[in-house]
Amino acid sequence: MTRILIVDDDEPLLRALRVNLTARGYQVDTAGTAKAGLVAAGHHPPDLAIVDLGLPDLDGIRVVEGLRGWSRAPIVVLSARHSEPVKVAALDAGADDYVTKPFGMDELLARIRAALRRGTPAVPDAPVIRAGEVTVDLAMKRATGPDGEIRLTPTEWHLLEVLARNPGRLVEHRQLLREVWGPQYETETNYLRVHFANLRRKLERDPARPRHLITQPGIGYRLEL
Amino acid sequence: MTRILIVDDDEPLLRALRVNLTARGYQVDTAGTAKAGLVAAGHHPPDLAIVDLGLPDLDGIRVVEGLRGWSRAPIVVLSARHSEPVKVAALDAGADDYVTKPFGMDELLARIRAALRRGTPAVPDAPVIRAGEVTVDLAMKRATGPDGEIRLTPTEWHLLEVLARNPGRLVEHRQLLREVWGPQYETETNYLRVHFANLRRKLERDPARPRHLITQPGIGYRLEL
DNA sequence: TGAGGGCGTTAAGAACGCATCAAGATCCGT
DNA sequence: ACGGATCTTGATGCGTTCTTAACGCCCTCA
Repeated sequence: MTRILIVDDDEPLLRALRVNLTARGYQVDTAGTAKAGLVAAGHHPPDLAIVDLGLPDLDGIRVVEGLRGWSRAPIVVLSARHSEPVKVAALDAGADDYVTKPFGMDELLARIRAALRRGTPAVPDAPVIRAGEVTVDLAMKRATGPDGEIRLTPTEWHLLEVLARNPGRLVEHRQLLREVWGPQYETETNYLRVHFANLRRKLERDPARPRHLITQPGIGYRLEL
Repeated sequence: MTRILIVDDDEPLLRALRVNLTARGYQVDTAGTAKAGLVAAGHHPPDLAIVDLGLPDLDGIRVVEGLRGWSRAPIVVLSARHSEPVKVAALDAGADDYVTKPFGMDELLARIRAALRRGTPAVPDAPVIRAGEVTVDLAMKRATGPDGEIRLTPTEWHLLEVLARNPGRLVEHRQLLREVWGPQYETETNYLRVHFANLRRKLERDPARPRHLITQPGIGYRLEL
């Protein structure tokens, strides 16, 4: 689910945004001050941030800068001021859009859609992932191991697919379970152990000492390239 | 050189834009009608397009759609109309930004910079925090110390992650404990001491004299960049 | 100078996570 | 309905990680 963080101290607006965004399927976090916003972002990294420039404690531009220090999520700035230097400063600090109050909800939603649309690179990645002697062809739904093409069961393929879509990246237990089995199975880490054992037997040269299907104990698994 | 295509029939504005943009090192193409704009774009694919909605022959949204059919270059829409449905339509058609006339040249230039910045995948995706010989890759969930990649336990990674999301900033004991262990552990500063000792052993060259995992006595810890 | 608090370090047992195996249960095409 | 493949579930052994407690150090303050 797409996670949106709103940093604003305007209570009525906050409520309106929350209602509209949650109704459209976004998960919404809110913060009333700049500091609380940065803490919240650290706590739950957002996929998009909406930042009001007029905050009680710090200038909203500080929030933009703080987020840009580690996150590339799009940032939409809200402000009651038309002042051009302020707009320029906010955009150059790393904001992606600047909306002047008052604005219509539909416009803001459209701008959020536009920002998220270009945020996700639409999976332009190569359809075939190579990891040493292991290859995964996402388009063809085929995989090869050290001894050529491999026959995978549906669950095994699904698992491998999720890993291949995040090449080299660590994928947490929860994400794997949610994507393959569904949200209600998020605790069944046993499934992962069993099926990863089978996967390793099929496409690792030495299943006991895996080189590509790596376990990160307590966190998740990763397809090492 | 960055190539910008302007599709607008407002002659004075066109001249002003051309002067300002060329002065800043952009290569500028112009077209006075929608059809001419699409032809010009096909001739010299732009890195960014500025499209006025009020064109003599076709609605500017047609230009946006036409460009989006084959190009992913950012598109900034200009319009004299504040009408919200029009804004929504333009953004959903694939525009990246919407600027209402009259606007200041500095603002438009800032919005162009912002659009180009995210348009170029200059950094594909690297929320990587560098702190000297220590690096933390939040997306990959990987960390490296002076001797290359490091294996971290779940708790150690969680701690390091919180610090990395607040680069250079001081993070209080309470926040760390709440984030990693939960609100009811806010007083267990012992946990912090033990796990920070382990972290330092793994990624400080001289664990006894830490250079990056800094203690702020009585307050918290900080990831020194 | 002595007491106290915060910090770093260490060590040991408890708790947890992982790999593996094997036995049902379930799903599928024939 | 049958047989094979696949998935679920439980149990075991092993290694790792977390918790907890104890000790010594340094700094501050009385």
